[in-house]
Amino acid sequence: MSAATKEKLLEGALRTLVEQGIAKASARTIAATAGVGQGLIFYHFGSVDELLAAACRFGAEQRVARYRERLAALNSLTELLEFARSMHEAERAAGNVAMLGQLLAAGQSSPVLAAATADGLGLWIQELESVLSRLLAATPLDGYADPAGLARATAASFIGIELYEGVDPQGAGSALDALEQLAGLAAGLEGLGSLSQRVVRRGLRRGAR
Amino acid sequence: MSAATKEKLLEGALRTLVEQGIAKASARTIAATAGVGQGLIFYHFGSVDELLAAACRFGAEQRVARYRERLAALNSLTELLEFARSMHEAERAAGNVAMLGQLLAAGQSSPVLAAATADGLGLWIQELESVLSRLLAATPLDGYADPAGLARATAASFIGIELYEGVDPQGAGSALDALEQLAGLAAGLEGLGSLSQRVVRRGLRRGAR
DNA sequence: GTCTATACATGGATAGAC
DNA sequence: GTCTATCCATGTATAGAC
Repeated sequence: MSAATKEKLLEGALRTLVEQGIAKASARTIAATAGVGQGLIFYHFGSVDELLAAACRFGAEQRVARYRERLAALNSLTELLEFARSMHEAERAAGNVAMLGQLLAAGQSSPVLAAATADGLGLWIQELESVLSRLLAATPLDGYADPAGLARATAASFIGIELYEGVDPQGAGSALDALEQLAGLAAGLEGLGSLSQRVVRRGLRRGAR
Repeated sequence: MSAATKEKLLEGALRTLVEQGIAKASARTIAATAGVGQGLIFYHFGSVDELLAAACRFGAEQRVARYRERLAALNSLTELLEFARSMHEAERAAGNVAMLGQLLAAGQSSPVLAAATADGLGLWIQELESVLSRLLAATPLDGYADPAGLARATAASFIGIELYEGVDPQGAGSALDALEQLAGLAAGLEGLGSLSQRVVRRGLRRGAR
């Protein structure tokens, strides 16, 4: 049956990307992982790139859906930071972040993969952006920080650090620690009194140019 | 002559990586770019991966050397920020950041490339770390922010954003803008009076856990 | 020691079988 | 409509020529 084969291929593509990387994600390897004939990729998806693109969108939607309601229920940057830590750890373990990194790199020279990766990343960014714009409003950063830009910077940075982890686990650990400290700084602003907040705002205006 | 061929191959590998990405960086393609026979890669470097590894170290050293003295001459975070902007723009245009991204992704499943990329990135990180630890000392972040971790986070984040730019130029632009605002915040702290600095320090201690 | 011609492996894609 | 057997391009690696 067609639908079953298509899904086997999507799962096979995801598993191959996560376990062996884009370099090994050939039609033959993916088909073997999926347990189907190699030619089926071209029948069902047209090309390897298009299968990978479909798998990217499929996988990202699957993963983001896991967190959507819980993100909407958060009430402070501190809570977000706490939640983000466990979320990142879970996605890292699932190999999802590294997979996006692989596709992102491949997307540099494949328009099909570029569009798919932008879409997949976009799902994460959308969630981040909406929770950030809701929560930043309660801090002195309101009106100063741009939630859309921050969401994109955060998503891209995590992917960069995750890729970095693959070549220097210890260095990546210290990078994540440093960012957590920085995020904790912003979260700490929530707890300041109104006088201190005013001082901070003045500092921000001066820092801006 | 041997040395000339080796250098042609190193340059050819760099050009291929920058212009066509890791996916096209095969022995045939690189050799064609370098204008030499394909088999020479294996004679001089043993394998394609080892050539790419050598090229990565070669290229990173070349690029970092350009900035070493100028970074050492900087005297404030504001100056650093200004300089970093032009430096990043120049490297971006040269394709160097994207190349590191390509190698970083490939390094996930190739120990040889992983080691080389870690080394290449390490050169940038080393420069960043030394200038950051020197300049952060003059701000309220002194003792709070970890220069080693920040340098690694910065380098990895820029690579992530650069890869992101390949699939969503506009989104990457807003991400960079947001980070510049954030960096400007830290730079602004330099100009605060001692009372305000004390308030900020108190906030930081509260934000830390 | 340096390089080229050639062998062998893997990958993408499709014509045609069911 | 679904799938398999087969073709051709591209890739790695080396035996042997110079």
